[in-house]
Amino acid sequence: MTRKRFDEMGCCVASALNEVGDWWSLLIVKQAMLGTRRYVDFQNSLGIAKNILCNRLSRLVENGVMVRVDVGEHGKRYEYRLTDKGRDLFTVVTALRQWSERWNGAQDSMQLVDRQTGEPLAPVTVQNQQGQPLTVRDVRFVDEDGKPFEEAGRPSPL
Amino acid sequence: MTRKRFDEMGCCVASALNEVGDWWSLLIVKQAMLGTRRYVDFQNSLGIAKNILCNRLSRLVENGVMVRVDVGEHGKRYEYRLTDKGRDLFTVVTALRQWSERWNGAQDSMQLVDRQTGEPLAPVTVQNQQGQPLTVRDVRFVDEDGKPFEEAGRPSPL
DNA sequence: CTTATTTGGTTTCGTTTTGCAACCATTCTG
DNA sequence: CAGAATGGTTGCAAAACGAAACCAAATAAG
Repeated sequence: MTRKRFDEMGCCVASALNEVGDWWSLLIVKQAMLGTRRYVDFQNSLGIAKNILCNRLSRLVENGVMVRVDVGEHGKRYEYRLTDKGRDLFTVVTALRQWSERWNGAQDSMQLVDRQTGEPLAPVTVQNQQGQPLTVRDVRFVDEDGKPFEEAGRPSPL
Repeated sequence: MTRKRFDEMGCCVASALNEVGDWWSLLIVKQAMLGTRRYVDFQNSLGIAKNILCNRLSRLVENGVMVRVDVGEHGKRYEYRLTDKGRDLFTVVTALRQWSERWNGAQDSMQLVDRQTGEPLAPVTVQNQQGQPLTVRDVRFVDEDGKPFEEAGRPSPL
């Protein structure tokens, strides 16, 4: 009775969640985006148990989201840094942050601004090739053949 | 020894994860975006245990992400539908899907296209007010006062 | 140089969560 | 009416989690 395997569901959302879908991983990534690199700093800023932190950092490294780099003279002093793959989660984290701000109110003492202009960011949206924003009702799920996807004979009205 | 409370961390990413951050919730939302509405259909399409599904649906309803609506003649036949708040997670789910496709390869039999044109979607990006894409290096985290945020005296070089 | 502290872990143990299967009460279907 | 489907709940075993203790190497303090 292991935990359900998400990587074998043939759904890329599921396999993404398999890598960063537990309670802590995305928070660690978010913290890393704030500049945190050291084991102890993650522990203090997140208030996570040490064994869990170890486990999560290992898994993030395994999955290529972070790297562990030696920074001590004779080893035994490390930093955990985001890889390109990890930095690419910026979109996900930002979308999640904005969603929470929109629906739960901004309980956050922190804000994200454009480094150049100092202006707040635009809301993250899904767009078509022309740059027009799309909602979930504006899209269709299709097979690789282009045939519309039918979930259990349901015409997906939402 | 309850699970760590994410809603009291003063971070909106944390409180978002508190609502939809466990292994199953986002997958249920994603499935709902495909058109699934019924308890049994969620169960069959996701292969989730019934008690877990019950628990997750209840929590999603509690948090205003989904609603349970009566569709039977005399009750006892329900549908779970996304609310506006739930549909607004489309950005997050799509960003996650695209991230997984980019870095793990498309192991998915399904594709998202613009309902109007049939074209695939543009990659979800974080943008500034002018619509220019921003990476995590192009932004700054600031206090409500506008002062740059310093994590444990670290100048956030990434 | 010697001691204390920091860092990055691992181990132990009790609690919580998860997954599976069995069970149950309505409600549709044949 | 009989049988299946729907939407649950309960009980149990396995796994994951959280807190604290413990540990070894590296660094900092005196």
